[in-house]
Amino acid sequence: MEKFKELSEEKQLPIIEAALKCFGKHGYKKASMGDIAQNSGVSKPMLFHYFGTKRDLYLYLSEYVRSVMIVAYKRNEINAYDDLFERILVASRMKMGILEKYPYILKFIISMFEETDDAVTDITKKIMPEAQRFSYDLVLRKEDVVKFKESVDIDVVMRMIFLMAEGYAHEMTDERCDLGKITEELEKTIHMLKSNLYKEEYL
Amino acid sequence: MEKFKELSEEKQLPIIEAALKCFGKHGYKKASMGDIAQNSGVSKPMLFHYFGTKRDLYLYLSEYVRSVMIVAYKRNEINAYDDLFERILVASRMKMGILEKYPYILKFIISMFEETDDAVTDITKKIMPEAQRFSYDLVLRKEDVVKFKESVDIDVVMRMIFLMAEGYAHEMTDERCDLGKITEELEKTIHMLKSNLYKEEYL
DNA sequence: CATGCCATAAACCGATTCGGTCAATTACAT
DNA sequence: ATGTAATTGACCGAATCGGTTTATGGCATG
Repeated sequence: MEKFKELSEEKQLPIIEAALKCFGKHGYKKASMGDIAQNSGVSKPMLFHYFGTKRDLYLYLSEYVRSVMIVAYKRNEINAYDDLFERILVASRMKMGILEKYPYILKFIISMFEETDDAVTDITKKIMPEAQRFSYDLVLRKEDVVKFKESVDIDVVMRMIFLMAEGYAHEMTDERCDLGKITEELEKTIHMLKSNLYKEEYL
Repeated sequence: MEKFKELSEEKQLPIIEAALKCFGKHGYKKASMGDIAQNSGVSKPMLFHYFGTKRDLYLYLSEYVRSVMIVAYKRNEINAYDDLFERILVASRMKMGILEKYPYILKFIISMFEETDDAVTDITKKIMPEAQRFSYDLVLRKEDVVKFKESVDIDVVMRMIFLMAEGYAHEMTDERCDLGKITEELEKTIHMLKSNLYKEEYL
């Protein structure tokens, strides 16, 4: 791995992206080092030169995405916002920012949850708790509850928001998606929900 | 294929399900006939005895899911309902019914959209237009528009509903999901949206 | 220009897996 | 007992796998 870390970022990124893409798409076993090499523009021997084994590359990736997530969370301080919908917006924007740089990171993270290959279960199990936060980062608080209209079933709303987040997440794993358009849509949607479900005095 | 069609349904279904699962999960190229055989409880030579080649099996599956969809649509007459949310509910219930019998059919259909292997592009291209309907079946009509509150941006609502449908669809591709629970949730959600976004006189 | 060094990749390795076949066995109807 | 169809273990050559060997070319140093 040391050999790889000495590379410039513009040399590292294509390799990381290709690896995230292949592992994310096919899972550990069916992703091949040859595919990753070809997609990243380096030769297969170079991949092994940098990472040693396939497993070591997977391990490196898992630690890499972990650190990316941790850095993003530290910078955004999502918990500092005291309104539910604001937290949702900040978290969403944060994810968009990450996806602009690493389009395949989400697909890779999701694939780690579904990974069953014995050769890497120790790796996936270790980062799962932290990866969870990448999806569930906006717990409902007491002070949010009172803001909703009495007639609104808040559990249903939360579930709906979570589902939409998953829907967006799934769309964002598509390489052809327009992140700017998705961001704009999402902001409109959140605003619409807030203005229709909150009591008037909290708008 | 004739050999396979002579089998009883209880002998056919495990094979169809295993094939839908494998192709849906791994795509055409990385799905192997050995895996499919093992998952379906028959031997590999039997698979080739029934279907001839891997491609023929894939072709058979594509036609099979097509006919399943067509039959379901004919029976449900979704377009006969004149309220948007009613159409959504009927379409959702229809999908649930199909998924109870074919848990992997949705994942397979989605995978056909993402299929890139040259060996089967002719097959996927052919059924794509019809498969589209499986997702987009509830166009907004003029008579729906007037029912919403003036303040509601209907495009945003439609987009939200579609996203949620995708979120549910993604959840339903998970073999561990509880279809009954999802159905119940979905009905609650639709009801909540309707009662908060429609004008009072249309409730 | 000679030399040593290091990044790079073509070609290759044995092992495994692939799609597909065949010979032999089983189950069963007559 | 016998013929027939269903079924499969064992096998095929080809492809692909993770990983390595070896040869190449650039490049700094003298």
